[in-house]
Amino acid sequence: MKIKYTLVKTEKNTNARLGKIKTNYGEYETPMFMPVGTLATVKTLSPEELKSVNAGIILSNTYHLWLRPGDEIIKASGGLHKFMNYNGPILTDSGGFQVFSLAKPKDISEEGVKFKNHLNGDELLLTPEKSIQIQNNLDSDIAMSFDECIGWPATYDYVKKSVDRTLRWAKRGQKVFNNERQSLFGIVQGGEYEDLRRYCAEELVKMNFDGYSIGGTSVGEDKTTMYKMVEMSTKYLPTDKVRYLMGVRDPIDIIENVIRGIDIFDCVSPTRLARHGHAYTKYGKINLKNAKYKTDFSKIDEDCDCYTCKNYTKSYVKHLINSNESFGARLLSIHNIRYLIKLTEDLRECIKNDNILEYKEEFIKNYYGKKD
RNA sequence: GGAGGGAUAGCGAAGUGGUCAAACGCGGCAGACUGUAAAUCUGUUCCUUCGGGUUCCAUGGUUCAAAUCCAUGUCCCUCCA
Repeated sequence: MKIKYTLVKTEKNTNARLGKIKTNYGEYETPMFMPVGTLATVKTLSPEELKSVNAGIILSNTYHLWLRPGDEIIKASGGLHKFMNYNGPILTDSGGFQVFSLAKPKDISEEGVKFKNHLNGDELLLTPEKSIQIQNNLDSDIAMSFDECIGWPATYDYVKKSVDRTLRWAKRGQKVFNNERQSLFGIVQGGEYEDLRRYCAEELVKMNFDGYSIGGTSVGEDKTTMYKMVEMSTKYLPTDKVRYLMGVRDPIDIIENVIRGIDIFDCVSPTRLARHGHAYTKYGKINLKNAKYKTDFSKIDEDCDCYTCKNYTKSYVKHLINSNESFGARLLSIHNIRYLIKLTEDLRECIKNDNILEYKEEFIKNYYGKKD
């Protein structure tokens, strides 16, 4: 079935939305945070551990799974859920972010995007049709339209051209889309230009996607610009469809964008930062590699209810990270993902209680206040 | 007892007359990370008041110049008896 979003409540003082999404794998509340599992695994975590941090939807990637092991193999195995043993909803990104991270401008044409296979050097062409076909094969619950994620800053003329192309790509993808169990999202681009964001959003809405996401953020722009991009986009999106802001990392940005009406977030940061020894805490991001934690036998975050914080000290996790023991990356990934998921759980409570602005103020005081 | 080989920064290891405060790796210290080509990448790692000062087992020597050549000593390794 297609996902079904229900708006439960809008917070009194802001545009923050409490909602519900019904999926093939159960019903989930929004706002929510999706852990990223590009290669059909949320790095270092088992599906059981994902459940233990209360993960709902997780994200995987078209481009990577296309190259290896190949979408046909995943299809043959019974689909992505079965393949990776994840009994929860999965969203697949379209490869659009790889247009930003891997391709050069000259590789982008009306037809699609030329990539060099980073595994064997082969030349590849990813088209909107191909991206959708791969995602249909993967059998994720939510597929994303193939878009061009533009960097920042970009000139008006370029963004205009790109938005038009992204819209044509969205149409082409929708045309070949063929999976009853799967939903398809459109992606609002348009850089920092309000008329282009509006134009893109309105055109996508006309196409009636199952949900909408906001892309082209988190590409190096400052926070003020990002928030504006979000405002310029959500304004023109329907209230009865889910809104997903792609690739946003900072806890404060999750709060600010929930306030602006975003329902779903994803980011690689909790797992990548974990592998690099960093942890989110109530009092800011900390780097456990720092010498000062050598004899710190306190929890990573006093307020956290995760497995790691319940059982281990900073000193021990630091030791594991310093020793390059994979258990350290796992413990920190559990913590960081739980931290962001817990944040969205808190925000849901705030929407119920109409006190999200007070929560934000308190959060900033702690997170950016004096440390240690 | 005899014959060789070796000793270089916290560790491993290059360097064998000037371009050497000494490559490179590890370790240490810090930084970055945004729809993951990332368990990765970057900076730094003798002392310094930033002028400079003191280094390559020790001592003495050769030379305008020594980690590098010579002598002696100390310690380590291998082989022979």
